[in-house]
Amino acid sequence: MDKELDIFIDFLRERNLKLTSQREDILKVFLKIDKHLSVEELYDIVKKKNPRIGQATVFRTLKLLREAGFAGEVNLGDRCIRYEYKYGHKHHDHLICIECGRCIEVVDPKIEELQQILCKREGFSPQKHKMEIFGLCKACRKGSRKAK
Amino acid sequence: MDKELDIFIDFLRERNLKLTSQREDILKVFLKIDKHLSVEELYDIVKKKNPRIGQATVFRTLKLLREAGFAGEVNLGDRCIRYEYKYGHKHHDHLICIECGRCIEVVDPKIEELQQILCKREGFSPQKHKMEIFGLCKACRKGSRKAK
DNA sequence: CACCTAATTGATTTTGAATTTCAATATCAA
DNA sequence: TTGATATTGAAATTCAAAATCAATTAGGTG
Repeated sequence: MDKELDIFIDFLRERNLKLTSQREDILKVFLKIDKHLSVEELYDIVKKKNPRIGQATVFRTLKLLREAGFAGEVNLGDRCIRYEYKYGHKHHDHLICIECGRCIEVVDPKIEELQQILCKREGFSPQKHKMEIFGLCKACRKGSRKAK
Repeated sequence: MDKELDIFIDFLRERNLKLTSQREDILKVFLKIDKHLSVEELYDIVKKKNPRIGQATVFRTLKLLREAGFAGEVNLGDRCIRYEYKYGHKHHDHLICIECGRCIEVVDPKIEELQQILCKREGFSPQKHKMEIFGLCKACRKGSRKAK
């Protein structure tokens, strides 16, 4: 979407950064894919669109996208940092299947509210939070029952 | 404590693993320290007690302690895996100060309950979860106010 | 106790993601 | 167009995590 691109351009200008074709390409791919991607996975996809882009640029641009509020870090239990598209998406938490890796996005307003209260009680000023529940998804529960 | 050691010995025997002085030393230090330690930090401490122990052994033993239910992984936002002592400790979540790194352990039974309900709604069978709230602790809030 | 086998150790190496370096290149305001 | 400055990408570096392997050790068995 051009709206996102405009926002990104504004963000860059505010910081005296430049819009390059690489940054534009990476942003577009990142927006379109809308999955939890590692730097390398995103790099592999971006490469198809523009083979001259280097890994370092993807890495650095992803960092920019994070700072611009487009990308958020996710930890899916594998040993690498993953990024998800954030802008325009509401905050959500993750249910992660330890069997098949599937990731269900959820929100519970009551939990969010209780978190605020919890923080207030501790004199803590929250900025962001992560909640990840690991377990078996519906499909894998059935699968493992069969295995027994 | 000897109770923990006994449990560890049982765990080892069940798996046809052997109790070694290294494993015993590492367990004891880990139990005593009771902080969120990285492999390397634990190694540095263990080395003082027994300088002949190698990093690899600490790494491997920590993995065992995790499997035995003594240690749990924690992610404090720095880029390494930390372990905390779990056995006999109740489950808890973390408020992590992004300014001073302090880590407050908290539990909210209502949140825990809502998590269960949330999972049930999704047909998800939870095994463990992590909730981490990042922000400013009481002390750092005051500090940053002064800074302005 | 001595033997024997399988597990363990630790120095070292390897891996792999995250990050930095730096000379060449591109952007964009004037 | 120009020039100061930001950016790029190949390559190098960093660093924790994990694997390798010959030497050592635990602990069951006779």
